[in-house]
Amino acid sequence: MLLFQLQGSDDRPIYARIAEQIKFAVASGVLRPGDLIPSVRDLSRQMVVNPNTVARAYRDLQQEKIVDPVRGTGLQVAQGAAEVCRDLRKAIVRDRIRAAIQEARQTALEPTEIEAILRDEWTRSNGAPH
Amino acid sequence: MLLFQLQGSDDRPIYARIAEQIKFAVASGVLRPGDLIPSVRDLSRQMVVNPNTVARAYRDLQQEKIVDPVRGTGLQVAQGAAEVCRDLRKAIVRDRIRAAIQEARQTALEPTEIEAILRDEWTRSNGAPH
Amino acid sequence: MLLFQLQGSDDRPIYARIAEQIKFAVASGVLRPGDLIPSVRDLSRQMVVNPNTVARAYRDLQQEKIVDPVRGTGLQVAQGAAEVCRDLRKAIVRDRIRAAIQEARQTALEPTEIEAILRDEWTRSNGAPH
Amino acid sequence: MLLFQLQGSDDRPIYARIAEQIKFAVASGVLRPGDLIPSVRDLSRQMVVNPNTVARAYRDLQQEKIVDPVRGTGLQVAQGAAEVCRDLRKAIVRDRIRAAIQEARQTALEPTEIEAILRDEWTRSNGAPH
DNA sequence: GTGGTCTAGACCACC
DNA sequence: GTGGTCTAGACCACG
Repeated sequence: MLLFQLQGSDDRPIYARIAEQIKFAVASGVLRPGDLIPSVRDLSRQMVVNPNTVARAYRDLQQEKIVDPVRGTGLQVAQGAAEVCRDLRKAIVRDRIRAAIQEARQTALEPTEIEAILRDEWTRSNGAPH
Repeated sequence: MLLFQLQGSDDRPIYARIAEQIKFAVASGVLRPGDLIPSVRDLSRQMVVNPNTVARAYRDLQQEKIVDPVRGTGLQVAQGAAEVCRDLRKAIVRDRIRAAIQEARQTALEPTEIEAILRDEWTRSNGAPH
Repeated sequence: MLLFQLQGSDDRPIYARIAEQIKFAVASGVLRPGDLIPSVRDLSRQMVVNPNTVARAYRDLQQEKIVDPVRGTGLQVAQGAAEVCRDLRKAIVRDRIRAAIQEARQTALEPTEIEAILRDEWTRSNGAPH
Repeated sequence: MLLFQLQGSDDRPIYARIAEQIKFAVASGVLRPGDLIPSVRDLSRQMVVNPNTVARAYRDLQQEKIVDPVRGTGLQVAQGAAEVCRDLRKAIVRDRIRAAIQEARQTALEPTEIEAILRDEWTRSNGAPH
C-alpha cells in the first residue's frame, strides 16, 4: 500500500511537497503509467491535510501532464509521465545542489572549506542512509 | 566603500537577505566589532528599498545580538559577533548542502548518480567562479 | 469570551503590551496549548489598533516559541508555552520589584524608610485591589 | 571628588538618569545649596557621554528650579533644592514600588506569591547591599 | 479566511 | 543626524 507523508522540517508549501512525492513515486516506478493515484479525499485523510491542499497539488500535476483525469474514476498516471518524472527528478536534484554550492561560494568561505563540507556531508549521508 | 545589493533570483524576503549580507560581512571581517553598520536611511537609499525593510533586518540583527544600538548614533557590530557570524555562516552552508543531499537520496536516485552530480557541480562551480 | 484591551498609562510600546497580555493569558490558563489565539484582524479591530501592530506582537511571540503558526489557519499556543509563560510572568514581576528596591537603596534612603514604603504600598494595594 | 556614572541595565534615557543622580546627591546632602555642580564639559568627559546629553539634563534641572545659573561661573544648587529633592526622592521611590506592585497584581499572580516575592527581594537586598 | 511582506509616510525620543 | 513606533493600505501564498 502506498504511503505518503510529510517529512520533518521543510518550509516549502505542503501542496508542492505532495506533488513532488507523486512525481518521485512515478520516477522510481512505484507508480506506473495507467495507475490511479489516491483520491483527494483519501490522501488528505491519510496525510492529515486539508483536502484543498491535495486538490491544489493534483491540479498542478494535471497542468504538468503528469496525471490525466479519467471521468468518474479519478486521476491516472499519464503515458509519458515516467520518463518526464525521471528527468524532472534529476534536474531538481541537480538544481538544488548547484544552488547550495553557489550560495556557499557567495558567503566567501574558502573553496577548500566548501569542498570539505561537501565530502563530509556526502560520506555522512552514506553512513546513515535515510 | 561598503557595497550591499540584492542578488538576482531568490525567493527569500528582502529583509532576510539584508540581514544575511551583514552577517557575512561580519564573518569575513569586512565589518568588525565596534564598526557602525550603514544607517537605515543610507542603506535603504543605496539598495532602493523601503527604510522599514532595512529596519526590520536590523531589528532581527539586534535580537540575535549581532549588533548593538548606540543611542542617537547608530548600530555597531557587537563584540562577540565575528565568531558568531563565522559559525553561523558555516552552519548555514552546511545545512543547505546537507538538505540538498538528503533530498537527493529521498528521490531514490542511485547513489552513484548523486555522487556524480556532486562532483560535476563542484568542478563546474570552480570553472566559472562567482 | 476573551477580552483584550490596552490599559491606562503605560509608556511601553503597544505591541509589547499586546504580547504581554497574551503571555499572561497563557500563564493563567485562559489560553491553553493548542488553542488558537485571536486573528490579527480580529484583535486589531477589537483593540482599535493597526493590524500591523498586532502582527508585530504575534511575530515576537512566534520568535519566543509561545505560539506556532498553522498554515492558513492561524496561530496556536505552543506546547511548552504554559510553563514558559508562568515562569516568564513570575520573573517579570520579580525583576521589577527587585529593580524598584535596588533603586530605592541607591537613593540613600534609610532602609527603615524603604521598608515602611514597601509595607505601606502593599497594604494599600490590598485595600483597593485592581 | 564627586563621581557620577551610569549604572548597568536601565532603559531610561541617559539625560534622565544624569538629572536623577544630581537630585539624589542633593537629597542626600552630598551636594548642598550654593555648591556648584560639575560643568557640562567636565561631566560629559567623566561620564563618556555626549555633552548635549548633559546639557539636556541640566536644562531639565533648571526648569525644576533644582539649580540656578550663575553668570560666567556655572550652575549652583538652588536654595530650596535640598528639601525639594528629598521629597522628590521619596516620591520617586514610592511611585516605582507602587507601580511594581500594581503590575504584579495585574498579572493574576496569587497575592501570597507577590507578597513572598516582596519579602524575598527585600531580605535579599539586605543581605547583599549595593 | 489566515498570516507574511513590502511600501509610504508621520511622529517621537535621543544624541 | 540616529533608530523606534505606529498607521494605512497593497499584494501574496496558503488552506
